Amino acid sequence: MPTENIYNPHVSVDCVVFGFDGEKLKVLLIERSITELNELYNDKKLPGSIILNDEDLDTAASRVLTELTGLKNIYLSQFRSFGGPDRTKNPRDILWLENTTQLKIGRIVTVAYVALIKIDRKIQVKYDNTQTNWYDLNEVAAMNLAFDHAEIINKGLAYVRHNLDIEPHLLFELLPRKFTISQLRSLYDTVHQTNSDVRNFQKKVAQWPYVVALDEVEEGVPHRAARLYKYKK
Amino acid sequence: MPTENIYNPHVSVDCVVFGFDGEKLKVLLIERSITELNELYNDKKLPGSIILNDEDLDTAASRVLTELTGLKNIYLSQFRSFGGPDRTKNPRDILWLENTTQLKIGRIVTVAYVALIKIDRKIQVKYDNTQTNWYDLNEVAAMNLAFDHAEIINKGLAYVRHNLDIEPHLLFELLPRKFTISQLRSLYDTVHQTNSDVRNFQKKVAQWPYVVALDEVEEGVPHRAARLYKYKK
DNA sequence: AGTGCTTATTGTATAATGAACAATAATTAA
DNA sequence: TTAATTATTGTTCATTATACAATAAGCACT
Repeated sequence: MPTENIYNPHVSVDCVVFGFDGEKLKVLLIERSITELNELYNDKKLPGSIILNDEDLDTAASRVLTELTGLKNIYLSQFRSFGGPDRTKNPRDILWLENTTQLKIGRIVTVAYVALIKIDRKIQVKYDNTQTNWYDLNEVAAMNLAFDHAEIINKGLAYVRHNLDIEPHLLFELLPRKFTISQLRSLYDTVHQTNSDVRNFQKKVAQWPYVVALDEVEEGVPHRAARLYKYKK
Repeated sequence: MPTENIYNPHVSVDCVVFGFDGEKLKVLLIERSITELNELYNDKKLPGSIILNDEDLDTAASRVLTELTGLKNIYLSQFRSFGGPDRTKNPRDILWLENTTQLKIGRIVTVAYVALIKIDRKIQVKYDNTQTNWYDLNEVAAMNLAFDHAEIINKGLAYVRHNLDIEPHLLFELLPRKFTISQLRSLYDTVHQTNSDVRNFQKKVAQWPYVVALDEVEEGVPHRAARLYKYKK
């Protein structure tokens, strides 16, 4: 596993991975188990890693995501670094770090990224037999997370809200390849924290040239089926 | 000066300090002199510093600014980190780092901040007898800057443009306490890269409750004097 | 005092955009 | 056939953005 020569134990990357289940935004967390004073603790953390010595920050974030999910070409954007000297002061966190890295750890500055993925893509958990799961954001607010990961998630959420606001193209990173206008509106309203009028929303979308109608409708619904659309270019 | 115990030589902060001279955005750079093979080189760099071991990132950025300008309560916002393994590969940069810090330097990840200051505030150059000066952004494009500071300035400029766009309050960080609508419009247009209509701009500003007219006009101009305004709240 | 130069100040008409609002169509299940 | 559910579509009104130029004020010079 890690050695001093390969890893830089002063800087890490963490990814706040968002998905959308049709109703709510969800975030991907991984299980963490720590044996402390013969007691087993379980909590959750963000996917992340200290960086390799010869690795760019963006590359490190991509690596973490690929290792975790098996996916490539994911939307990934650096949004903030966290470096308070207290963020690696919790004894449980120190214990876990030194166990998993086999390195002596002092302070770590972490560079945080936001990732957006289509929640219907199947995630291969192939790394380190870590358990990864989607969680509702309000569940997360009540959880005990490692390090300052709760704060990182909040800042990441604010960043994503703001960015999806000014760049509608990013919405489609969170939708399946074929989607209905209802799904799009639901996502839009979730992100913007609004409640759009159905007719006005249709008009808005009609002016987005990158949303194109398909000759298909959704299947398996117990009522009139909605037309499917795709994102183009 | 710096010792291994006080400084963390793996992480630094750099500040892109913007000012507005009435026509153009300017950026604050400090002189750097390096003696290399008995030749004296001069170039410029951003104000920055490696962080202290017990110092938060935001605190480090404030410290750098205060040391450099003598000013406190400056608008300061982290916008991005830069950590490519090549950014500390230039021999001249390594030489300078090791001379000024007395530390063995490997890779440094830098956390970049943007600062906005009123260009009419007098800057006390009191630190390390470094020479600091304002430079036009197009001058800067043609300069040879230390490390990846040219890239950092470009990214910082994009960030500032974007943020002044959505948060008009920040404009007033760059204007003198008393300003004319012309000055405000000139800044606005510089930032937005537009050319606003004079009448429409007056109407827009009239709807900003935080721009209040004073009972004064500007002085010393060889034509009709414009009314002065201030930013409130 | 008067003229010319320079910049400041102000309004109106039109176009574009955003917001409010409900009836009908399609499909499934009973 | 009927009931239940969701999909689809237009019009009116209010708000906001854009285009456009004539007059006022102050200074410098003669």
